Amino acid sequence: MTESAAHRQPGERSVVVAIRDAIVRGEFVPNQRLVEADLSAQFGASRATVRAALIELTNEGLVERVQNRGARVRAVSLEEAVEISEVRMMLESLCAAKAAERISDAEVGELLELGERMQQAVAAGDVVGYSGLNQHLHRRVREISGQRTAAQVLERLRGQSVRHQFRLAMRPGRPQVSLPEHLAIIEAICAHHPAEAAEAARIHLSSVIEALKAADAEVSPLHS
Amino acid sequence: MTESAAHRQPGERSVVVAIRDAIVRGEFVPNQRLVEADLSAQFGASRATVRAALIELTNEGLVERVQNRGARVRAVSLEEAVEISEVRMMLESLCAAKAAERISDAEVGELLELGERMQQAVAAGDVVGYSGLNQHLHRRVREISGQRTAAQVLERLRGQSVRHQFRLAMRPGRPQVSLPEHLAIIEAICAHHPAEAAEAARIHLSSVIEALKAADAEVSPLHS
DNA sequence: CTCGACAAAATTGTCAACAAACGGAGCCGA
DNA sequence: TCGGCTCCGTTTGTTGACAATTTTGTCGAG
Repeated sequence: MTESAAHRQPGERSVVVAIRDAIVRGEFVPNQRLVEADLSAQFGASRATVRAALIELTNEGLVERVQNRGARVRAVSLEEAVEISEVRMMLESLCAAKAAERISDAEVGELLELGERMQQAVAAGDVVGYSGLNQHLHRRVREISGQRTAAQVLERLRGQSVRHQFRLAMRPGRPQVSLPEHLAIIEAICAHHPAEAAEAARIHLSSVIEALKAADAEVSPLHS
Repeated sequence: MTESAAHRQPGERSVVVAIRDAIVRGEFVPNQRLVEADLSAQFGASRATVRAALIELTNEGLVERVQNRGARVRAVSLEEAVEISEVRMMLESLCAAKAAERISDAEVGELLELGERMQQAVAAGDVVGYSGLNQHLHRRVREISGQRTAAQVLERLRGQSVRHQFRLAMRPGRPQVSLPEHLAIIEAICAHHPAEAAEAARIHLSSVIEALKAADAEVSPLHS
């Protein structure tokens, strides 16, 4: 019954981002029921607006809706998280290659500085800061690639797997593993080497997939 | 003013498929305005239902919606069609590889028979029949791969580029080019060779991209 | 004749209320 | 005690009407 954010001017479209944020930030946990009337009260919007938002979020893969039974926060299984990472592996390698072809000198400087900051964050043990830079890097690479279709798909998938991503970032030693992979991607892109950039992205996502499986095995050592 | 399909009991979800079919079948042409009240009358559903359908189709990339300005059929440019094909190149190669790993003996027979039928269709000059078998093959490969995330993304992208796909299939000589590429994919998958299957899919989609550009260059030789 | 402002029409966004469907509690009978 | 049934509360699906916004059409001034 947290009435924390109940005083806003809903307007229209902000309800979507509000609910999406609540899900991504973990305020709404997986499998939690999303009753239209409740959300309507929480966000001060009409039920029709909430309904429209839920439909939109359903197509984004964040909520699940079944006929006459309401909506709930979709829980992505480990298997799905791996699938998502496999798709990301293909598309991020595509974007990395394209980015290596199209990157400008100014953007080269930007990416190199980003790499510096990531190194500093890891050295300082700033896990959440590194996680943020991580996302920033991936997003920037997508933008530089100019492949808007791939970027759109990747953005959608990121929303779905953010919970697993977060759990991964919290694993001790994980930053030390992923940092050199990220630096390799940056280096290849900045050097205008598409093939190497794609390969670096592939390696990175392969590492993510392995870490996902390992993290799950640790949480549930014997799943029966 | 075609009141062709006005006698139905849509009720709820069928409105989405009705509008989607109308768009992909070409009944609604690109950039055509989609007024909620009109659709409401055409399909015998309430405006709220139509509205929900439009929101859903927006996330599928079939319609474009802007604040207080209504919805219209999204027109995918050549550039976007190429982008979509690039994404498909990555994801279909992933699915092809996975399918090569997981395919069962029964499915091997199914795919081989599909290949036979495609050869017959091309030999008989049955363009539309070949086009249908074409889509069937791609869909079946996605299903066999078991990669539901990639399959979902591919299905969405197919809806967006169906118009360009169709234009391509109509180009004289195109079936003769794509047939061996499809047969190569089938062969590699049935032989349980993931790497070769992925490569065959890549080659095929590269060919599609080239054909797209060529078709556009022919339609608008000098675009100014 | 063109440009700007104003008014009217059309269209979307929002809201509240009604009807239908699902889930569960409680009851009845075996 | 257990199985099935009915009734009731809750939640969604749908409808209609109202408000806000954009677009279009018109008129007058320069």
